Amino acid sequence: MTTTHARTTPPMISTGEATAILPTETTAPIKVIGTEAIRETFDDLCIQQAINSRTAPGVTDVVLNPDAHCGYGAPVGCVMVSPSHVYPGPVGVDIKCSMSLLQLDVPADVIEDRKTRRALIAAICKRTPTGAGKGQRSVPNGRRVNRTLGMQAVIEGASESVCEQLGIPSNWADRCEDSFHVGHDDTRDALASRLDWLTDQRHMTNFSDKMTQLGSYGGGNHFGECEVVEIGDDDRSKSVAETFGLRDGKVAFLSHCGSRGFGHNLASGQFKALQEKFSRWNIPLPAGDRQLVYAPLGSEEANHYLDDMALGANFATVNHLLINALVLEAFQEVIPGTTGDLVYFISHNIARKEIVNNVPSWVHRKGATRAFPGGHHALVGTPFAHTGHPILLPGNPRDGSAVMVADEGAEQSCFSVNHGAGRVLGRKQAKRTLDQSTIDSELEDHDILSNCRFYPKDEAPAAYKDFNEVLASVKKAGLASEVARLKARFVIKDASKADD
DNA sequence: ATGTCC
Repeated sequence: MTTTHARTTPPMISTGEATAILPTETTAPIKVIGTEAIRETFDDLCIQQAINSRTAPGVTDVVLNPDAHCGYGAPVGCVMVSPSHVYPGPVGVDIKCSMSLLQLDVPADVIEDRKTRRALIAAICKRTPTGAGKGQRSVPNGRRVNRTLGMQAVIEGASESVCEQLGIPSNWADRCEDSFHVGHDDTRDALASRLDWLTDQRHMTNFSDKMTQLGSYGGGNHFGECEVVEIGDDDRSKSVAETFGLRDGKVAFLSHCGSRGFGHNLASGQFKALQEKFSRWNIPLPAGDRQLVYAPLGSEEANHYLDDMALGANFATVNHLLINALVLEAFQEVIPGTTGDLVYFISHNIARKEIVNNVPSWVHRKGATRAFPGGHHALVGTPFAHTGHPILLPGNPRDGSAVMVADEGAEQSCFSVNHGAGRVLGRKQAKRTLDQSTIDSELEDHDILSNCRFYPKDEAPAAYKDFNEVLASVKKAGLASEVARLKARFVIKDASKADD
């Protein structure tokens, strides 16, 4: 269901970060994707952030997705389009936070045994650590990611050389939304010189060491999850699933992570630098919100941001592919002879250069997933030219996650859908109100194992919106169709703060 | 999201 949101009597809000009085007439409506039940989940600050984003300089389109909630400047769960400006805040602190899905040839009954699943959890955790500050442990072929290889990875992304050195199958690069990112001038040289400068500037902050965190999950909402694939009964789902490489009734592995401390350092450095310049040069902040600082394309500031975003994006890309290679290796250790292939790797925190309404623009997806349907010009030459690419949407362990494919209607949302269920309880609120034993026994009832002794309360299914209602919003709006559901069998998350 | 303020 789509509606347009155009407030005539906007609220005044104070967030501590921003105080904004909105103009009484917004310049153009914000497209809102959501059923009535979903629209009730948007709180005032979330709507306010969407309006702030819409009225910010150079912005031509804003879409609010059903999973939207408060973010940094712009809501998490929105799309913001500009042909003339880049906005670091609405890309976010975790540059190129993404989803990836690895399809294995293991039938579901092979992992029915809890001991096998426990062994898989141990084998995966041994290779791909979770938690803040935790770096990579080991890589295939016994090679470690040293600083030199880390630098090559963030400059080149998933190049043939980087993949070869890390034991990443070379054909996986074809299964990426973008397997590498280049600098503001479309060259790698720009990234190399920017990295030199950053390394020199930030040598006191262990900046270079963060590159060795390739192959790790981190914390928060990041996770690895073992799934059983359930392909939809209809002919289209079966046919699209075949193109995607999905295998009904077999095991798959879904991962959610981003650019770790490396991307965080780049993003927060940009926020700080731009906020200082706005202040020094007395430039008005969009809606008075310093989280919405921007840089006009062509400026030195925009060039630096685009270079930093590309470096962070390359980290996230190699990070995901390495994790998938390590997970495959773990499966092979526990279940000898296992084979697997990447289904897709797709981001939900990135700005991409795309054509919107015939205008080349930067499409900022902040907690939003690209959704190009079959026949889209940008998919020509990819395995998904005729079907549209896989859309990977994490839901929750109880209700499952989803693989979708875009429909023609996706054009109305700037070729974007949601990025998951979306938070409905804040972390503090979830920790205060949810009951630990209820969360753990619910997972136990579904026979879902975890590396956590106690599942983090602020990550419990109840802390998120109703995933089926979120998906219904996307389907009813004609944006995308469900191809398969992924049912969790075990979850790997950062357990270090679970008992807060 | 993040060695959760270098």
